[in-house]
Amino acid sequence: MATMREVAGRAGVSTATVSRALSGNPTVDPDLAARVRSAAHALGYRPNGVARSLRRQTTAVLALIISDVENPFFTAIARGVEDTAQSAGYSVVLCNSDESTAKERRYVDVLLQEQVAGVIVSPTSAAGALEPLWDNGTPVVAVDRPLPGLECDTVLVDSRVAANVATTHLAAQGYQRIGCLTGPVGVHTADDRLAGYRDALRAAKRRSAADLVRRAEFRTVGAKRSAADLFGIAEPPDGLLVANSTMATGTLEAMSELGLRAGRDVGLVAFDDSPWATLVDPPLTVISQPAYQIGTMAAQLLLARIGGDARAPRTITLNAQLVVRGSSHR
Amino acid sequence: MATMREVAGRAGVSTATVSRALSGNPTVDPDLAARVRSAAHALGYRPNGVARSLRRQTTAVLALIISDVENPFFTAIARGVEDTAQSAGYSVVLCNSDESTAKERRYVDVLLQEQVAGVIVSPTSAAGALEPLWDNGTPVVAVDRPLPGLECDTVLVDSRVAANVATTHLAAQGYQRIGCLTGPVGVHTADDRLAGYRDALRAAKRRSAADLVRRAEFRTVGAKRSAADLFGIAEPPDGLLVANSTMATGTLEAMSELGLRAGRDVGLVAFDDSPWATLVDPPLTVISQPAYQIGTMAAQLLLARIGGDARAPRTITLNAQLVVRGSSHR
DNA sequence: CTCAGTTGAGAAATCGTTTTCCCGCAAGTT
DNA sequence: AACTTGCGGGAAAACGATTTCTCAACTGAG
Repeated sequence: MATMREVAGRAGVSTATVSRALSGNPTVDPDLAARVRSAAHALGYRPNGVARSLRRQTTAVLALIISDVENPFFTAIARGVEDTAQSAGYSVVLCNSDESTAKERRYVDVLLQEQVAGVIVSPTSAAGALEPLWDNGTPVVAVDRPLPGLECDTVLVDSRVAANVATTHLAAQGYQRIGCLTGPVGVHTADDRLAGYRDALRAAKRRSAADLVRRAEFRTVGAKRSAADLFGIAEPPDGLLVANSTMATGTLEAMSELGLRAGRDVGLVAFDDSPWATLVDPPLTVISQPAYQIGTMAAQLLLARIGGDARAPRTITLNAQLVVRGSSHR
Repeated sequence: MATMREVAGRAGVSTATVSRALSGNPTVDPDLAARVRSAAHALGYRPNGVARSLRRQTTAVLALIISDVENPFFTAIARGVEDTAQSAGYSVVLCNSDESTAKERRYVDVLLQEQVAGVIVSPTSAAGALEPLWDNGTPVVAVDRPLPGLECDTVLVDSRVAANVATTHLAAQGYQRIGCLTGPVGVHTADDRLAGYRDALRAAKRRSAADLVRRAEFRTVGAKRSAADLFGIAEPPDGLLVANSTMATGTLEAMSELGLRAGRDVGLVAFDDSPWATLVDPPLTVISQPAYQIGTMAAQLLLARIGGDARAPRTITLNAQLVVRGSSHR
């Protein structure tokens, strides 16, 4: 790999001039600059980003820590982040914390060592693992879930309201015993969606039966078990709010095994729209979250911070949208 | 951020000793080492990875360039790569080339600048955009698709055989006019799957009607259009091989709009298993590819190269598996 | 008691840029 | 003619670690 010295030698100038010429500094004579450029080209010179980062004390890399790479909601966020970062000249490192605080901590360590310019994170739980970023002054933007202790820019979706709307919709469709299948205790979106569900039942003057609520990992298998369990109780629910799309597949699997039909037997609404939601029979009513937009907004906020924006942290709350399809009416 | 100098100052030693102590070099006195460690801890010292990389002339970062972040097949690969890299102390940068050679080229540039230790790539087309990696001596492993011109480690799935098996299965189920919906010309997997389809028809002594083959982007919308088109011709197919899961959703959408039922009206087999494949009615017969394993194998090959393995490049071909469900029989 | 051999640790070079500082030269001013 | 100004570009410092030299001190053998 050709270094700057070699380019300088070939062009008969100092490395300082090479640096200036290649970075388009106007104080360098056009002829000289051309000579430098052609020398660089001839040698196939490519600046060493590591050396540059060391000197500049910053890198053109953003990090995105998500809790599940295989969840389409998060990959859609990733795409939003990437597109925005890309067009600002930044690249994106994607890290998969797998909902594990230990992994999150490890990644934070790596990211600090690599001196990334900023971090977007969907926090696993408490802010503990992220402290070091704050200590270091690295800008952080939280997405999907707030970061309780720390003050930082945050991009959320109003899950609680959305869950409320969805539950109210189910009640309005005549479903009597509406249940809720949500994520683990402590995962903010899981708690939030449960809260919205309860808000709706309270508003509808319905008894919020504790035995109609189940919690599981945000994954297919656990959700399937919990759903089967829920449908097996003495007075099973005839309506169900499911907290994300991977859990929805688990729920549908359980229902199919039990011979329950969505809509007719159980009114069903799930968070997150998926390409397959219209393919199942009946099509699935969903709460569609603007995932891509979450990504772009988060990236914009982060880039602003990196650019020196020192205003008070902002929290942006986007709205989810109830998309009514066949699974939520008889 | 505390630097090594500060740690050295606090411990009353030189930076050289700090470096040695922290890297576990046995030539440093245990007491001293302990003193250094406690000084480092007290200052919250964290080595500067950029400086380290500059000096060591290598980084502990692998890159993975995939052609579609939102395709579950590729995210499953990503997970395999990540898990393997992680446990070897490497982190992974995920880049999304979006099937665009230009984007691929840009990423290669960034990765060279950042001096990543190695690259795993699902190449978009010709090897052109990847040349610079070779020039630089960066180890490369190709996944999913071979890299025609260049010699490098490769992890593939035998798509052609799998397509053949699937098509033969459709023929055996009594479907007469079997079509194929595949990806763009030049994308190796698309061509390969088409070739396998043709192999099967030839072996079954069937006429391989050119008008039963359609090509589209590996995406939902294009596939939907092509499928609708295909079902609209004078003598439409009664069987169809679809080249990936995003195209399968498009196909199913088109079929549902046309009132066609899988299995009964059209025998259907698609590449890639998805969590929703069992939820549609009838459940979708698929060719399941070992995506996670592709990722782990690729990462292992790459890590071996980084470790100095100089043997001749290997090509590993994994097998896909036909999972017969309801969509491929009457 | 001396000298070779070992061990531990500091000084300084190094990685490849960017950036600061400074100097020489030419043009403009009085 | 002497004196500022301004501009272009070179020399060298800096970034923060690792690693090579190098050397002092100590050990043990003869």
